[in-house]
Amino acid sequence: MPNEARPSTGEQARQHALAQLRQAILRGEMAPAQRLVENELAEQFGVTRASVRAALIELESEGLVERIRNRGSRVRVVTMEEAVAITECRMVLEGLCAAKAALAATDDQLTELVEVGEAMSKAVADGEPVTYSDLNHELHALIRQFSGQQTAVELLERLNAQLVRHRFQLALRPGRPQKSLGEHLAMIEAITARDPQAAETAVRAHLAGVIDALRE
Amino acid sequence: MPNEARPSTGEQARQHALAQLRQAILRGEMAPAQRLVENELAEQFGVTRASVRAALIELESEGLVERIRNRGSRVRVVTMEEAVAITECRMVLEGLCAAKAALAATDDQLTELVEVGEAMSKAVADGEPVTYSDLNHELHALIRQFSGQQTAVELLERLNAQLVRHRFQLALRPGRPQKSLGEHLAMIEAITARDPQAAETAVRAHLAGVIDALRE
DNA sequence: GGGTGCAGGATTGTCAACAATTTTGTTTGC
DNA sequence: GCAAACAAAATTGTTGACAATCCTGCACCC
Repeated sequence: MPNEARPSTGEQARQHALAQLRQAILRGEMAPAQRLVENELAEQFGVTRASVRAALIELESEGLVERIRNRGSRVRVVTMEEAVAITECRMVLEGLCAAKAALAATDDQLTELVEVGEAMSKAVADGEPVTYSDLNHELHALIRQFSGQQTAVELLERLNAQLVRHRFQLALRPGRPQKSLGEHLAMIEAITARDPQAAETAVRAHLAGVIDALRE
Repeated sequence: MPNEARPSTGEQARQHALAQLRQAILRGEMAPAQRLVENELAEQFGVTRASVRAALIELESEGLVERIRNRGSRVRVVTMEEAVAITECRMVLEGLCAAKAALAATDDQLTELVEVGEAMSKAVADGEPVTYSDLNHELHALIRQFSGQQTAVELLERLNAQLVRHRFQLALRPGRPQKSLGEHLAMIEAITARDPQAAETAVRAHLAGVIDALRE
């Protein structure tokens, strides 16, 4: 029970609580719609309620928790419709990033993309969906990073955080990696060809496919 | 000096402070890069420091203020490059909204768009840039609203809040209304034609124009 | 003369106690 | 047996004080 890992030293209490709570939610250790009582969290993390409070306010505006006046906080449940709406936003924003990455990436960075693509092909051939899922995230993260579009990157990271639960569900579906591999390779090819138009189209096609899969 | 307008009654202190501070920043009453000392704000708004603190944390994640550990808060200055990046994100997100609005809007709502378009034409003809600017915001807000894309709406409102200063600058530039009027009318026409593809293209063309204007 | 170390002041970060609000369980009346 | 009112418990919102941290200016030493 004493999970107060490191009340440690100079580590600012609020940041500590924030990081702990965010990780716990992202790892799915908090059941969906679970009540988050400030006192309990404070004791659990070894910080005071004020720090927990500050962390909750921050997580609220990240869309990870829901706070109702005088009623408390709970982890936000993302419905299927919301997941679709979020992915639609991802679609256009990642499209933008891909188009910019096609123009702005260095040759070394393009090589990196190709390597990830090869690793993805291998993961599918070997039937390793978990490895493939990790590479999937890595690929999207690299494209974001190479775009140099800081605003879009921040928005996308916020959106992605809200999707953890749905994403896990999707990654382990049989046949899904085979389908998305081609889309991913098309994205990589368009970017390495330095064709922003094609890159945006490829990314949007891919995420349109994800939306279809989400809807089942 | 006693600006403590309404310490009023049940109005929760934090929300009060938050609303006051946000308005003050959006109205430009706070100089760019001005230091925001928690004690001063608390006294000015008639609330306690804790409430101001909570409000500042929230405004930070909205991108309106900047907070540095143990160093305090200041209103965030949006550079020209950032304004361009933000507008690029607006471009793709509003494109998405326009496409969805073209499909989802009711006939009454389409009529509303046409009326705003006529008012804009009149404002330009009469040489009233302020009226035109207001109608401009109204048009964009209506399109967002009609899309039914809640996630995109929230992201866009957050982004727009960061641009207040730059927007004012842009609206009063001579010749600007004449140029953007055509783009706006094209957006309205595409949406009323219920053509999502054309609507997205028109919105993106318009905001690409805004980006060019931002760069001067 | 310039850089370094050291108080002094100011500001943020943290804490524990208090007040206000909501929810829940119980009781009472019909 | 059911509904409404009431009371008690739990939880959040707020307050003021205290501790930690950082910048400023100045003296001091190299």
